[in-house]
Amino acid sequence: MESLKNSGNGSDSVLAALRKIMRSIDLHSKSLVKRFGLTSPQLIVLREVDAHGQVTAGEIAHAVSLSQATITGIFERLEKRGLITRKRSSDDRRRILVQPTLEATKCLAGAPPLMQESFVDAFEKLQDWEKSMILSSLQRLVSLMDAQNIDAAPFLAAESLETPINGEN
Amino acid sequence: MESLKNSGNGSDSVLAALRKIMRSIDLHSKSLVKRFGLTSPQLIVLREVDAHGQVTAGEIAHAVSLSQATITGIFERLEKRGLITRKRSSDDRRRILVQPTLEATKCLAGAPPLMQESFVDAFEKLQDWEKSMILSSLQRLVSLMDAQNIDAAPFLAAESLETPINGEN
DNA sequence: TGACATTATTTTGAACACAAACTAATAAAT
DNA sequence: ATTTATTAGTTTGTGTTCAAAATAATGTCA
Repeated sequence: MESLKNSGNGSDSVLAALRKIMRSIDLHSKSLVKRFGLTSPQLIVLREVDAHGQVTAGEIAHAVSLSQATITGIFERLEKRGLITRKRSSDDRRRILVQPTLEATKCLAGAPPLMQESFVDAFEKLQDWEKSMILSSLQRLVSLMDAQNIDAAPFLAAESLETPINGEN
Repeated sequence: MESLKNSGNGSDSVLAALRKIMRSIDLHSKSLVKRFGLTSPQLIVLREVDAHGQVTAGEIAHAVSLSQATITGIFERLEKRGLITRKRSSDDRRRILVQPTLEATKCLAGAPPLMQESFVDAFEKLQDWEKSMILSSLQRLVSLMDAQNIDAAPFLAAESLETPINGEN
């Protein structure tokens, strides 16, 4: 009965739920680093590096939806742990090419999942319709939010006939 | 067609979507602090303080699903900006009572929404069924994740008869 | 060639978020 | 009454994340 507290269906409820979810994910990440030595973002980045073999920070940043500055920090820690090597590209000396070490491959082989195993299990056991409902809900949110970041572009042109876009934003 | 990339429906896709969503929310928070002076977490906490009038750090931590240490940091910044005051409780001198200042009420009155206005608008305009689908999907995820955080406790008591808990863990 | 712009990465500074260790005060137990 | 445990809050250390400024290399245009 408590779930009707805040006018129930608003975007505030969405935010509250999302914050709980992300907290849970963050807690798992922090437990990973103890049991396994790497946090989730580190693991995500390392996976991506391993999948591509030889990449630049910018490519990784784009692939995992993080800023370049963030990638730099993660690279630093991965390098310190001997999981990647960095060297300047010779044909464009602005670029830094990153490569996974042998350690990295070994490490990834025994890597735990990025979310609590019990969650993964539980999620996989859901009915197909529920899994797709959840996933499509999330992707709906992604598209609703992406809209503003990209925002300027396509739709607004059409809608602007009705809603004249007040500079602002 | 690209959406089938990663074995498609797994919890990895869920995580990827969630990370994009939270990034978007974080970016908004960072833009808030420039236009308005407070970040989302600060605003969330301040709202909660204002709603309760006189509260302790622990109560707020529980109400907004953050650790006490995090609340301490946020209180510090809110205090520095003159939005709350802290003083020891006289009947239990461990407690620190927090109160919103007059500034705070003024501030909250003109506070922007916690998510991009364009998102809020777009979300409110969705069909009712879609809003509830999204919200209930999120709450489903919350409950699936909560399960593990809670679960540890009750079992151990029973199991400890068989497994004498080796310090470790 | 020299001035300017663009691109790739790093550095800096701020905030958030946690656990673990710590301080201080209260409560319980011997 | 003294020890011990619990509770409330802070401090410390690590990691994530971003924007903005700083480096550095490449490209462009005059």
